[in-house]
This record gives sequence, structure tokens and C-alpha cells, in this order.
Amino acid sequence: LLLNVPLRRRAVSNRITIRDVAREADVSIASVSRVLNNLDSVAESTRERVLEVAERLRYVAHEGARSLTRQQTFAIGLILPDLHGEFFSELLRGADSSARAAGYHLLVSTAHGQVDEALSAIRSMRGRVDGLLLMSPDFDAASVERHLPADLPAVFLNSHTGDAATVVAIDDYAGAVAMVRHLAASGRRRIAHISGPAANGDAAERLRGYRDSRPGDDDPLLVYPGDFSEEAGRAAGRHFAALDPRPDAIFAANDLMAAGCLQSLVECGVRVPQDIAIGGFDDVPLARFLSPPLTTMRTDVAHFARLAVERLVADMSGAADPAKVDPIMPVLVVRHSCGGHHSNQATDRVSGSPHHA
Amino acid sequence: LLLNVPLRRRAVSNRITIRDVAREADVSIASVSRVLNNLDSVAESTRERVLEVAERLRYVAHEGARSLTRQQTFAIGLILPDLHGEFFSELLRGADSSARAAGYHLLVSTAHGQVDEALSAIRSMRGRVDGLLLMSPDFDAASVERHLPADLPAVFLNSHTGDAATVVAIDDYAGAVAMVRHLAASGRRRIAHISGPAANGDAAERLRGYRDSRPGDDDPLLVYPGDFSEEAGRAAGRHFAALDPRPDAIFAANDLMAAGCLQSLVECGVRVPQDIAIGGFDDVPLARFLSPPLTTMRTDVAHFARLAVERLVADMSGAADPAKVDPIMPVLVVRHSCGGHHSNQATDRVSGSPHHA
DNA sequence: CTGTTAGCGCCTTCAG
DNA sequence: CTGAAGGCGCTAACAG
Repeated sequence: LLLNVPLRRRAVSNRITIRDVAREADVSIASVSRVLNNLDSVAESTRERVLEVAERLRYVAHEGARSLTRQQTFAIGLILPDLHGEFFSELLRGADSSARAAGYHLLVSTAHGQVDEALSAIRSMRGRVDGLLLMSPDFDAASVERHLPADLPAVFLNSHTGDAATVVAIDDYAGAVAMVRHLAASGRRRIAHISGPAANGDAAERLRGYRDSRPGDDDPLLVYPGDFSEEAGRAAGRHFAALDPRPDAIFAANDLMAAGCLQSLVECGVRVPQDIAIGGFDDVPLARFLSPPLTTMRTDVAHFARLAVERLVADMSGAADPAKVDPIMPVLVVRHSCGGHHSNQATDRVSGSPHHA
Repeated sequence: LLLNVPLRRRAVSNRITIRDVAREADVSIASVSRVLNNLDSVAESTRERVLEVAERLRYVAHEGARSLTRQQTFAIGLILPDLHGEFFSELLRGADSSARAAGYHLLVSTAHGQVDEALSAIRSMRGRVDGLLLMSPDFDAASVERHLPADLPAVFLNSHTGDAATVVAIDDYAGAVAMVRHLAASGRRRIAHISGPAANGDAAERLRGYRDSRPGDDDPLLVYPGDFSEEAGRAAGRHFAALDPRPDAIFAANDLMAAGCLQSLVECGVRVPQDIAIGGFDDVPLARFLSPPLTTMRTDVAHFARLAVERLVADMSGAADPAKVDPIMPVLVVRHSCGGHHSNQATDRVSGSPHHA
């Protein structure tokens, strides 16, 4: 009766399972499992036979299945707003190095500043990762947090969420203040700012730091609304070059805008730093290649990411130790764009507190 | 007798499964599954009830389990030699955009130029991804290929493996030739080269292109052995600045070395491009920010990665269409470092065949 | 339209 | 030291 019932669809599958190894080695799958995970005690003869067969068959364990029984995937989900530019490149590098060190893989996803994309990314991470690293400067982290599956530990990166979530953050405010003070200390009196996207938490903090510390009166014309892009920096440069009276310093909310601004100022015939000094934020690798090299706030993003991973791994290990990680204090790096005298890496003048205070 | 046997360990687990939803909604798990995947036809009333309960319980499907039954993970593994610098950043960005578009996630891993790390990465991908994107310029791709699990389609990136594997490659040789010819055409006669790591396939091809097309006789002093790092570029710059007779052009095997070289030449008092012209390879974003902006071969890495993902997705869909993808021909971008006259993006002079010939 | 029942590939008690 | 058996959470026939 059941003669021509096809034995499921695996007719032409070349998938090799633990069962194949067991059959070929003439042992039970339990024994194969033991050997492969070197557990318990297994007779040396069995052990050798299994190993031999496994190699001959090119058997590689199915990590998906293994995760299911172990209830652990050894993967960490990383949800970023974007992947553009060196900031994220560095972030990823740091996260990867630290994750690998702890035996974890990285599952990367981008949300492009859309809450729904972030939520969908989170959902699709359930059951494929043991924990989540979440960077969401473009929207309220708290609202995202509510949608986290209950069994998915998460660490927020640089989002000014309430006390509820675990957060590893950069002290944007203090960094901005430090930069503006440096500019003022070197004699600049009319300091302008190129801000980041309005909805971005980091950008908001940097703007706040600028506002609270700039010399002179509030002047709306001195704040150009940017979006972290090079093009915004160029536009800002043109704007400020034409302004009368002209600012004598510009603090850009990130390095990429500073770079764009620098280029357009030069095109407009403005001398940097003689006429206008420029300061950035992040210290991406690009910064020291500009001419003049860019004074900026160094955040060591890779290190920042490493911290976050370590924090997450601790959380996942059930180390119910919700001790807050202190915000990371950016460090001022003085280069020629503010009137410093040196340009190459070896002579960067670095000041401020180190990462671990 | 079995009264006090603890019902497995899940005593305090807050994991919510499809079964919880089914019980709460008073239907079978099959129905829940149907609703959640909107399959078949389900009574509207059932449907609503399930949806309501799922939301109330904050149920999120376990993707791991789902992958196991579906025999499909909707993830792509990406194994890279490293994560340093804009080249990989761009690669990742392109891969991500294209993978997301096809409904896939990216599982990232690095091999650091070690064969064993690459092999271990491959093993740990089995059963968590549907296909592999593999970049292994530092060692023989064929040897890696032999260790691929049989059920894991793979696409090699830029590795000059035999015809066996699917490869998406950049035409390094042709690119190098084009650059050297450009240098020669603008009157340079003594053209030097900074090569990449000896074991690196791309580097080897670029060197070969240089050798086959440079004017004048072979001169070992004109080839400085680099390793793709900025520091190597600086060292090369010092070397060539001191050489007598000095070269009048330098072709660096990648942009980062070109950047380092440029800086050290300037420090040595050599004028670029008047005394020495410089050409790079890759056209990373950094290139146009240098001063003078760098003439280079643009490969559009992001696009390259997109192609590779599309190829892989096609392979995975069983489109047994092993039509080779033509090597991507880099495009010459002329900027001021070779004597061009313009510096900003809008006026880059681009020539050569476009990516799709 | 809905529930029951096999697995997916592996790990892990529990008995031999 | 080893094998049998029961899940992990979900999907997909197959009967009702």
C-alpha cells in the first residue's frame, strides 16, 4: 500500500547529518555527539572510528539544530542605523573583535532611522541570537525597548533612554563643551555650529553642549542645521563664508561635515585656520588626512563597541549586575585646523581624561 | 512516583512559544502557525483571536526553530579577511543593502588572513546560513573550497581560484595597466610601485599589471614591498624620496598606502604632483579628501558586493546557471595628484569602461 | 476550516 | 561505556 510513497523529499539531498556518521561508524548518534563535543568518556576505539568517519564524510555539525537544543546560539545581533562611513566601520570592527573573543558571531542589520525597520529587525533576531546590541539615535529608545522579546537581553548604544535599559553611551555634551572651550581659549569669539539631524540624540546633545558654552550672545544664524553628511558640511561652509560678520570658528557635529565644510571654505577663498578655525567630532581616520588636519573629539568607537559587547556578554551570562557603565568621555585631539602646529599622527596633541577615568 | 520530577528546567523561563499562544487562544498550534504565516484560509474569528493573544503575550516567533523546519535560514554568511578601513566598510554596506532587499540577513566573520580561522568560520556557518560570501585574497581559494560543506553554496570574492568556484572578481591586472599607462601618457618616465602583501592575490595581479606596462627597464629599486597599510606607504615615500635618480611617479597598490606615501613625500619636501605624481587603487572615500586629491582606480566596492550577493542568491535559489560573472573593470578617476587640475567631486574626470560593459 | 502528527538535526537524561 | 527516547519550537502534510 505505501510502496510508492516517496520517503519525504530528501531524495537528492547531499546534507550529511549526525545520523549518517552514526550509521557509517556503526554506533549510536549519542556516541557521535559525545565524541564531537568531547563529553563523557568514550572508548578510544569508538572515538577514533567516529572521528575517521566524520572526516571522511566531511561532516560539519548543523549549528542551527545545535542552537535549538542548547538554547543558545552564540550569536549577537547588531542593529545599526546605517553602515555608511568610518564611524560604523570602526564600531563593527570593535564589536567583532570583542565578540569573537567571547566566542560569538555577529548578525548585522540596519534600520535606516526607521522605527518600523528597527522593530522588524528585532523580531527577526528572536531565536537566532542570544543578545542584542542596539543603536538607535534617531528615535526614542524607550519605545523600542518595549518591543523587545522578554528573553532577549539588549544593550543600547549611545541612546539617551531612561534608566530602564542598559546603556553604553558617549558623553556628547561634555565633548561639545570641551571643543567649544578649546576654540574660545585660542581666542575665537564668534563660534558657529553645524548641527546633526534634529531627531538624532547624539546631535541634540552636541548642540546643547555648544549652546551652553559658546561665548557671546545667542545668534540663530550661527547654527546651520546639517544631517551628518559631507554635503551638508559643504553647504554650511558656503553659508558661513558669506555671512557678515563672519564667524571665526566652526564646530561641526561630526567629522564628515567638518571635512565638507573645510573643502567648501577653501573653495570660497577662506583660509583655515587663519580666517576660520574648524573643529569636528569622532576622530574618524579621515580626520588626520585632511589639510589642514582636523582638530576633533576622539571617541575611539571601536573601544566603545568592545565595551558594549562585554557588557552584553556579561548580561547574557546572567551576571545580574546592572551596574551602569559610565558614559565615555571623548578626548580632544588638537591638529592644525584650529591653529595647532603639527599635522601628522605622531604629534597629535591629545588631552582630556582617558577612557577609563 | 513521578510526582516531584521537575518538568524540565524551564521553571523560571520567560520564553513564550507558539504553544502558549495556542493554549491561550484555545486553538491548535497549527492554526496559530497558519495565522502568523498567513497561509491557507483561517476563519476570521480564529484569526483575530490568535492575533490578539499573540500581541498580548508579545509573542515573537523563534527564527531558529523556524529555520530548522523550513530548511532555510534567510541568512548569508560573509567571511572577510578583516574589517579595517573603508574598503570593507563599503563592501559590507553593499552586501547588506542587497541582502536585505532579497530578504536575507548578514552573518559576519573575519579570518585575519589565517586559513584555519577561515575554515573554522566556515564550519560555524553550517546550519545558520543558506550561503556563503567568501573573500580570501590571502590564501589559495581552492584549498578553502574543498572544505565547504556540500550543502553550502558559496561565492568567492575577488580570489583568483580556478574555474571550479563561482567568482566575482575585480580585474586588478587591467586596472593596474590602465593606471600605469595614464601616468606614462602624462609624461612620467620613471614609474615606481608600492606593492601589497606578497600572499595577496589582488596585490599580485596589480604588481603584474605594473610590470607588464611600465616604461623603461626593470629596476628592483622601483618596487617597494608594502602591505596595504598607511605606514607602509609612509615608508615607501621616504624610500623613494631618497632614491637617486628619483622616480617621477608612484603607483600604490591601494589608496591607503598612496595616502601615507603622499604625506611622507610632503614631509620630505617633495612636491606632488610637480616632482612626483601619485596614483592609487580602490577610490575609497578618503581619496578625494587628500591634498592633492588622489588619482586612483575606482572599483565601486559596494556595487561589487551587491553583484556577489545577487549571484549567491541566484545560486541558492537553485538557478543552476553557473554563468560566470565577468570581472569588474576598474575605472580611472583623474584628480590632482597626477597633475589634473580639479579637486572636488563634481569635477572628477572619469574614464574607462563602465561596470557593465 | 481545524487539529493531529511527524519530523528538521541535535543534545541529554536515563537505563542498560 | 553505550543506546534508546524525548524534547528544543516550529512547519507541513494529512485527515477530519
